[in-house]
Amino acid sequence: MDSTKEKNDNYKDDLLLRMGLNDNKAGMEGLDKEKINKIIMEATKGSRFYGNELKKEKQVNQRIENMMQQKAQITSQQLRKAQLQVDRFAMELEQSRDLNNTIVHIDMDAFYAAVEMRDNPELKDKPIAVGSSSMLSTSNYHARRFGVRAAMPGFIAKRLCPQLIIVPPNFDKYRAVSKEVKEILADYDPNFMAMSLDEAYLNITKHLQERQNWPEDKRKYFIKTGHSLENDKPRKEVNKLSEHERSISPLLFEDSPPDLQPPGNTSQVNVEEQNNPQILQNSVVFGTSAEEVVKEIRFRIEQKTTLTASAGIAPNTMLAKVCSDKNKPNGQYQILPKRQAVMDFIKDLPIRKVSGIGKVTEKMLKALGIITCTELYQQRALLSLLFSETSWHYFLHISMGLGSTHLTRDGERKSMSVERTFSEISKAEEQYKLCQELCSELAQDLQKEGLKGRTVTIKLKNVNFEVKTRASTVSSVVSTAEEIFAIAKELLRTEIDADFPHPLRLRLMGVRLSSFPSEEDKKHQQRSIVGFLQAGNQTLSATGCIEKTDKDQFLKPVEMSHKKSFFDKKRSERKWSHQDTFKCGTVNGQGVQTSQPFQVLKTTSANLETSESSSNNQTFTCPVCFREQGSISLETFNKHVDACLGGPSVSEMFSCSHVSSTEVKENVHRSFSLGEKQDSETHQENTEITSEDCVELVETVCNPSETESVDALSNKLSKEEHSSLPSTSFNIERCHQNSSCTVSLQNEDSGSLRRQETLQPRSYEVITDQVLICPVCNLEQKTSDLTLFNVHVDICLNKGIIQELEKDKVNPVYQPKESTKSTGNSGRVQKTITKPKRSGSMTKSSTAKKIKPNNPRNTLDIFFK
DNA sequence: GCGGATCAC
DNA sequence: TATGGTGATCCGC
Repeated sequence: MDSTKEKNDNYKDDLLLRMGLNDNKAGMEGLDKEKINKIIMEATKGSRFYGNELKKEKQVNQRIENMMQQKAQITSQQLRKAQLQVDRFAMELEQSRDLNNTIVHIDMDAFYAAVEMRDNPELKDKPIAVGSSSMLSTSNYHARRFGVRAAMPGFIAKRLCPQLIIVPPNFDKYRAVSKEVKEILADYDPNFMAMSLDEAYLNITKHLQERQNWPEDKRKYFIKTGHSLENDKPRKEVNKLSEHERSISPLLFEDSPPDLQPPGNTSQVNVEEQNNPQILQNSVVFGTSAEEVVKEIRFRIEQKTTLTASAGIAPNTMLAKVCSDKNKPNGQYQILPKRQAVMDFIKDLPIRKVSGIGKVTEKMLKALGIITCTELYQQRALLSLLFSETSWHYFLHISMGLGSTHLTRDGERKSMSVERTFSEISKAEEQYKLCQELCSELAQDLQKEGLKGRTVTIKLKNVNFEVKTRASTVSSVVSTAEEIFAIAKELLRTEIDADFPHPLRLRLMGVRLSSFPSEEDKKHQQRSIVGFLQAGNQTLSATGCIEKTDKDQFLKPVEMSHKKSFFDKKRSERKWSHQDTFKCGTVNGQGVQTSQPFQVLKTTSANLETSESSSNNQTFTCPVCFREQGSISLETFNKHVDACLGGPSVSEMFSCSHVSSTEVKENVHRSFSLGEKQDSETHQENTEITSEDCVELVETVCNPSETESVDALSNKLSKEEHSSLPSTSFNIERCHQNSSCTVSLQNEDSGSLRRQETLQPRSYEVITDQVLICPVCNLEQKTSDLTLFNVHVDICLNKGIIQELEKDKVNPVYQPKESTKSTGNSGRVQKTITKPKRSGSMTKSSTAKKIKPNNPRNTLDIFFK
């Protein structure tokens, strides 16, 4: 369907931001923009929703104000320097511009509404929308004349257009139609990328090559007559196809402006390639150009589904997406794969049209005088000083008409969530019950995909539309409703307690699970299990650890090849930082990834700088039977473990535990700080500069000496990047079962940071005759599920720690019940314990001191390959 | 790792 | 009467 984005704008932006970009030409039947806004405003003013919108708007305005202040402090010298750096980068980008791919973006027109109209002729001439009285998914073009858009609540739509028919959504049907469309798309690119039920990207480069040699027969399609095999209902419209191919699909867009699809001229470009499909008596032959291919695709979609699609053809995804919007509905547009064609297209393109530039970004950039891509390019130096590296790189790409030139397969899922809106719920019991239901739903969904994760997040929205999320990460993966609820419940409890005696007045609750083990993690785990069972001989290096003589050092990200995109780098860095934390578990003697528990003990104790007793006669707890082995030699202990291997209750051994260093910072984005002193330049005035100044600077050319300073700058930058990944070493001084564990975090930058925490080994499992007793609260646990039990202990422990912290005590959290056998497997360190935030109320809003750089969202991935 | 924001669909 | 659900990413802590 048409981009929700645009529809959102016309509704909300006009309402709140007065952008004045609504190009809605009022038809005789529809409403003009003023009337639409008036009605919307009347319906919305005074509502809690509107109040929250105003609040958010204020926050955005504050961000803009901060940004403008920061801009005012920029010296022309700084700007010049930035200009050099940015232009250097721009030059590299220009050199790597790739026009060799043909990317197509297919977008079904008003998809849900179109399906409903197709299947119910009664709706054909009427304004309709799909959704409910609270929210619309899409509307047909007829309804749009009245200002009825997607993401608009139905009750407001009804005020705009009282005749509006709101059809409840029928997703199964949409999925079925979507499948039909996708079958067609697969013929042109088996690896096409579906973005939703109604949108997809294709890379038809290969198809085009092959197609050049195709005989006419292979490009020939017979036109369906009214009595189709696939559709029961006769469609006289289809017959028109034989009269003129381009007049197809009046069904949906009987009301679309006639000039949108001038017969015989769907495309404004590459006229030289135009050879209209030859229309034979009952068939049509398509040519071999990209444009013809896309016509063929759209023709086949319409023949098969009686629905129309719009399409964009361009050398990259970003442009293709914009193109598909250009001749909507039921049209297509191509940007020829020539640099000049791209630049001409980009020139006056409003940045808001680009996927990833949303309402807020648009407003921030507008404050800098940037509306079109040309202006975005002209201000590139300024942007590099005001925004994060991620952001200004993204902006630069857009302003140069660059984007992803190939489609990547969907990566692994990162989270799964369930959330629900309801009429106010204020009673705690009801809230817990709801939470439990959500957890059950989530668990079911998780099970379908066989997912387990370590982070549970709850989301709460109060009746004033203020949203907050609270998360907790546990040491081993969870997946069942009970496990998730055990964690979610505590998060919810904290929030309820925080507002006591006032109830939480909720209108939405959600539960999300994330931190799924990556494929790599799973492999490690696999290996560990195999190694464990086979008593293999893997070394620590298998997990990526380098053994050093003095202290354990972690691998840093290797130098990334220049060819890798910025985002590849970021991804790699993230992976690495993840591995860092992952490795901590190993180094800390948890040994879950390594082959043999006894070997791990040996290795770690050798690496540890144990200040006290030698490792020869320590008290060990067998990781298999969990029994304390008293003060014996390592050799004896290992023999015991050998003997025990094959016994039960080892499953818990394989879960991943880790200690994360809060000291590890990931991203250094800014190329250099604004306050930084500039060295090389001489006698530069420090005057405030304006946008106009920037424009003038655009054309400055690097002289050799300046280039040198840029080099120095980039060197510095790369150093900064490295220092942003400090090697943090963990030095465990003492780590016995059943006792407190002193972890010393040493950071090269910050010197030595010492933290004393009471960490409990995991796999608590206090078993007395099949009854599990929590070592923290000492209460018998009803469950016999070990994971669930451990979740309970995690939570119990967390609570205990929090309470202790609040009381400012340093004592260990719990003393194990004397009667119970000791717990613990080989002193595994539990999760990092963090104190949950307790914000007083939801109305709290943090005032950003620094400019919050814009964050271009997830489509960056698509954008940059 | 957490929480707030932004964005897409 | 009344303004959604899911997933992802970024940024500053």
